[in-house]
Amino acid sequence: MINRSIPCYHRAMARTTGSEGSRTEEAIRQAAVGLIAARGFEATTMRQIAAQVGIQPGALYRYFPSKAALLVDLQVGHLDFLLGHWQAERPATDDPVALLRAFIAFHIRFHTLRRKEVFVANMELRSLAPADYRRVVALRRRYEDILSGILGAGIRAGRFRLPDARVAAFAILAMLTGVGSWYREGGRLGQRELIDVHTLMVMQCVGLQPHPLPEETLT
Amino acid sequence: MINRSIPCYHRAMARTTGSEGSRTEEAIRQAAVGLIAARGFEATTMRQIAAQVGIQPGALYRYFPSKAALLVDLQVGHLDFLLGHWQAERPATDDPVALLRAFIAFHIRFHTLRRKEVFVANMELRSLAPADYRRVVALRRRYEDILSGILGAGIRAGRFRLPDARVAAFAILAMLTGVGSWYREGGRLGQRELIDVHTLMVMQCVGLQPHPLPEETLT
Amino acid sequence: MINRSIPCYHRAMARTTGSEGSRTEEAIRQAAVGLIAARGFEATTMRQIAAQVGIQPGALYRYFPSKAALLVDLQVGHLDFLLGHWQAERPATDDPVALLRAFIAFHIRFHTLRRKEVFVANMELRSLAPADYRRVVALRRRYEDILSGILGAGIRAGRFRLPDARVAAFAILAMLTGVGSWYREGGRLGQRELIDVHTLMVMQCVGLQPHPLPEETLT
Amino acid sequence: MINRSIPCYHRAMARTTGSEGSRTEEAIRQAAVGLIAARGFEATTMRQIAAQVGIQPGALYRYFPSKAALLVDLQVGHLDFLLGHWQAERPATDDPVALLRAFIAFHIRFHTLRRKEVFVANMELRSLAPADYRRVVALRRRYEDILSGILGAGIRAGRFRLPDARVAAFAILAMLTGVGSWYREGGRLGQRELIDVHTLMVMQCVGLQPHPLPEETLT
DNA sequence: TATGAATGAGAATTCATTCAT
DNA sequence: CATGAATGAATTCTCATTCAT
Repeated sequence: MINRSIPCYHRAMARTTGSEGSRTEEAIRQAAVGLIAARGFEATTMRQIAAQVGIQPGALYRYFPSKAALLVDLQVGHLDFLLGHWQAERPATDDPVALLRAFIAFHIRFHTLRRKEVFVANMELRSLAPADYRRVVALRRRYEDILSGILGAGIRAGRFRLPDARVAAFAILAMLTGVGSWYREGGRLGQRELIDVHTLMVMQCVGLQPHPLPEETLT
Repeated sequence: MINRSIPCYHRAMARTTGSEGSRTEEAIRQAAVGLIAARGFEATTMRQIAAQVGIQPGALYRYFPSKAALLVDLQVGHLDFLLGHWQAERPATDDPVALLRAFIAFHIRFHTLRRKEVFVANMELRSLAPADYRRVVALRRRYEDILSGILGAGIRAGRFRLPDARVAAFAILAMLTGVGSWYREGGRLGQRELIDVHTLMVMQCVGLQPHPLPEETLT
Repeated sequence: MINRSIPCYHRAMARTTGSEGSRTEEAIRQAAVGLIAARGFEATTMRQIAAQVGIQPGALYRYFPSKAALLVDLQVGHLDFLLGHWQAERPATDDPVALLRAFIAFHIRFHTLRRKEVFVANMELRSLAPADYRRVVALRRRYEDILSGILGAGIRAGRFRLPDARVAAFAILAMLTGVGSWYREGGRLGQRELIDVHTLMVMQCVGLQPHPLPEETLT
Repeated sequence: MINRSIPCYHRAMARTTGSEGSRTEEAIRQAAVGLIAARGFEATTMRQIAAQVGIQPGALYRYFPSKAALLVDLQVGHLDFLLGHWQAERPATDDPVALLRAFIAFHIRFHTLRRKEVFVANMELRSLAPADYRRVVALRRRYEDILSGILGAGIRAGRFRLPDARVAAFAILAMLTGVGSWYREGGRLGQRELIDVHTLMVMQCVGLQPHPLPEETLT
């Protein structure tokens, strides 16, 4: 069906080699993610997407075999994007504190930059057919595992004081992801401040002092 | 237009005195909240709701003038319920720590007990017409203000170490509300454990030690 | 889905007991059979059927869950009709010659009276989904078996001179059914003449003399 | 409009001399006849035909100006083929019995060999535009006239006992053509047996004894 | 109070066809 | 000679809603 397993940031490079009409494909994705984030998947019509792109509704089907496939493409694309970038950007360290700090900044950065994609990937899981649901949830799980891995390592290393790495990962992800739902570009707080504030809160949350205590005191 | 201004917990009392056919009204609400939570508002049809209740679609319009009004009823009803119960149950103290502890327990209790209502009230804001949106958001704001009030008082009292009460309120609400999205009755953790785990995490998050340090050390 | 297993000729009687709107159901069948016979199933649109009935296209779906189900209804209905009437009208004899004579008259009578139904039942098998196809073909098979049963009995009784009852049944059915494709009411030949001509041809075809010879000469 | 007036059996000769790309034209015909026979004309799409040929849908329009023209081409081509071959192969005799025997063999041979073409030419008349319909029906009529001519001659010569040559021609054509609808290559009966069985049945049908009686007895 | 029939607008999707390249 | 992108109209089907009974 859709031969995109290559996340968007690769596609960007490939676009030059692609023929003229793959610009349309990307325009469709952009239009779709904007509309779906604003109105919801069910409330968004193929007509609206086509109108935004400036083509006829039927032309969408040259690029995506169905509305459902378009949604899957957006969700998988976003998660691939997230996972790929984290792989590329994560610091080359094993220190849980440094990793957690990097993860917080990474997550907030992408969840404010790509707010619409995040919204679609988080809110429209129930619009997926079972097979697609499993596929997307598996990718989400991999992302969650990054954080719970960090937290677990920190707990075992005695750096974090948390009773359950998995629950804590959910809680922190929910907290950080929530930012995207009220953050507006040019609002009271800039991205830098957001990251700082949330880094402080998460660091406290995991039981780490801003000026880390000697480890023995935590045990 | 919508013939309900009485929140659910009042309705519960009224139901005993209520006449024969208003049992149908409550059944509609139950069916609607279940279906909308599972499939989303746009994806839920009046026919499905009617079928679940065991009546014909047309009969729904005896109780709710439109599908949109039914949604508003559910959301307003839920928020009235939350606000009303907090008013009734909040501890009669000014101590921010005690209040926060109570709020955490209250929030998680209601967000696991009434998962479907919460889901509908949180996810379907965008399905509301502008006027209804404002009405519902105003109620949500009042609930958020409870938490940010507690946090602000705690900050001013030097009990919490947080740079921004409002952002912290959003963050903590997001964290606590997230529980409802993965909690399953009879899962690994019971409601009691959930509350304990999240109380610990939130308490750490706001900069309070589990065994609170003397206040002067926090300044 | 469609609760009609009762063939049309029963339905006619039942219509009085049915509610008002079952007149619509029958009108839809009539309109559909006429249009499908004239243009083919694929070339007939639900719009056209609805227009002929005088309702909106959507209203068709109160009576038939899909266009495909409507086709199945027509085909099964027709075959039930044929089989039911043959059961009711077949002469109470074992004589193959008398039975064949009755069958010819019966078949031509119904295939000129109900030309459109026959057309639909014969030409639109390929428009059926596999399960429906099997169901309809099984009914057709039962009708074919009536004729091949008669022919087989006649062959065994030494009255018919035919090398293969099954092939002969197909051949004779094709011959008799063909009448419906060119017969026009009020044409050169009336129904009576048609029956006479085809009775003669079939009787010759099965190897029977118009004035039957003593059986021993046939052996 | 349609750039083919040369029937297939001429085309076959021309194909050797024909240029490179007209192989594509024949491939289109083959693909089309297969698909249309299987699914019906309306249910067959230009995309399916193109896919089967291995070209893009737009390329079909280099060869056939429209879907309708493609159908006409197939039907006219088939009937030209039939008529041409009968002209070429018919025995050089005036004896109605010999001619009928030859016709039966000829018809069954071509209706089993070219089953798909026959199907398309017989079933898709109603998909034709009026002008094309008349053209195709005129050709069919010429083929029918061959048989009714033979039968009429046989009746006048006292060899056949039939009340109406035209009706008999329809009946026999229907019978013989029906073979194609159930015949499967490699089935219980081979082509030879089919011809024998049907020759016997038709001969009886026209009132001729397998071992022809002296003509005077028939008058 | 509820039903059952119907409406009318709009949904996703398909398809023959065109045309610049 | 063929492609790939696009069109525009039509198709099946759905759904909130109305209303006579």
